[in-house]
Amino acid sequence: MNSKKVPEGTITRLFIYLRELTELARLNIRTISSAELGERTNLSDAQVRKDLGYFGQFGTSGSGYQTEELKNALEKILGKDKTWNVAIVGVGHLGSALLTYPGFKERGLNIVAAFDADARKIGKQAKEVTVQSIDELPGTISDKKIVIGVIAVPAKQAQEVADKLVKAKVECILNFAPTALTVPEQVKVKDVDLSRELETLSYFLANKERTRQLIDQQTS
Amino acid sequence: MNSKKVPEGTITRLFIYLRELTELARLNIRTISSAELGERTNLSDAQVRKDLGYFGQFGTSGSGYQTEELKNALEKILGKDKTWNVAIVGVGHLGSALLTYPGFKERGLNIVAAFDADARKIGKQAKEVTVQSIDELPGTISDKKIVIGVIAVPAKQAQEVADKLVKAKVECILNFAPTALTVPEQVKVKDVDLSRELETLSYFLANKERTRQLIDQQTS
DNA sequence: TAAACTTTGTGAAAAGTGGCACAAACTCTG
DNA sequence: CAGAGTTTGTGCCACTTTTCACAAAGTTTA
Repeated sequence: MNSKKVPEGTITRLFIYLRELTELARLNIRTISSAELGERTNLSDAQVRKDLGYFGQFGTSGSGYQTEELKNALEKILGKDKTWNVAIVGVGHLGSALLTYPGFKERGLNIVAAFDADARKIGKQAKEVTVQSIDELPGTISDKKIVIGVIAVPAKQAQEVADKLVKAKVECILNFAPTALTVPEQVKVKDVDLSRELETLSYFLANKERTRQLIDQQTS
Repeated sequence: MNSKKVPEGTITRLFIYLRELTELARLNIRTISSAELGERTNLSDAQVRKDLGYFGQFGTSGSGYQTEELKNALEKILGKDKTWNVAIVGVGHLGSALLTYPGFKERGLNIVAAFDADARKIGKQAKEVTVQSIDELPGTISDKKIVIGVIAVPAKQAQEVADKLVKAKVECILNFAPTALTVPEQVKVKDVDLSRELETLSYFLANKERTRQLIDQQTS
């Protein structure tokens, strides 16, 4: 166990290991080696061991890792035992889709509020929440102990919404707007930008002769 | 111009520069320096120059870059002048949303086919395409010259669909299923996994005391 | 129990990526 | 046209992340 900075890639991969371990546990496979876990996740054995190494020693030389034990350890490390409240800002095309996306709840993220600036949308019932005016954002964030704000508004309004969320003291922002946000450094911003992924594909296709071996498949 | 591997981050940023250059051209601004372009995109001047340096020499010492010229060059590099045909496999919640997402067409990616294994969905009209049986996949991929396959099926079926797409000779796969795909290395896989992003947030919140300074905000 | 085998955990090397800094190239000014 | 000013392109350095490689620890076999 070392206490150095944990790379973001490591966190991403721990979730991948956890998924695989859950499957292995279901199949009643009791132990697994880093080599085998790597094989199943398209990662190297060394990578698996190094990633786990940031958090402790979980394996046994000669036999590998106890599936169930490692799974439990990862769940704890990754905060799978906790839940957080989420607010979605912007109830357009994307915002609506997010409100019905079951993946939030599955990961302990409860959507407990939705906001929109458009008066026609206010009061609408979307799944379990009622769309509120954006003016009510500060009060609701505080009252409902919301720690994650999801930005699903057009790029032009994204910074403004981010400022409101920061002022209301959310701890994380999940940004779906294709724009770079400026926030204080204690607030974690996670950008999700499908258009960026599509653009990368477009580049790859346009340059595939040239880059075929150069740009390699990446995990994220 | 060096012929080394181009970092994926560079590609992402080139699209950002292109967006800015398009705006600058619209405003009739003829030239721009790396410093100014960096300022407008929240990046350093050195970064701008280094990124462009992977593809050639576009600037003039003392005056900077010709807006229009650089814009055209980037469009060519990034394949903005070309279009590709796309098939979506899996017309559930996510697949349907993707079918109506305008971002594909905006980036030169035309969705020309959709497949689903569920007989009840086959024949349904979704925007401009009709949902076909998955058995028709090989023929349609070939007939319609489809080069990108989008996987929007549950994780369990994802590998099977990937195999079909590879066999049908697509060049890229955009994978929305939260699972690692195994494909021949000439096929480019781009994983898009919202759950992974949510999980990272969840980890951040679970460990924020410990990690506050350790994990830094990242651009992607 | 001892030898052969397997597998971990981790320093050390390698690779990848961004920033600095400066010579060279160009522009501007008087 | 010469000197001052501006800006590029890139070698080099610092930092982060991945891979290598191997001693140490455990397991299996006979």
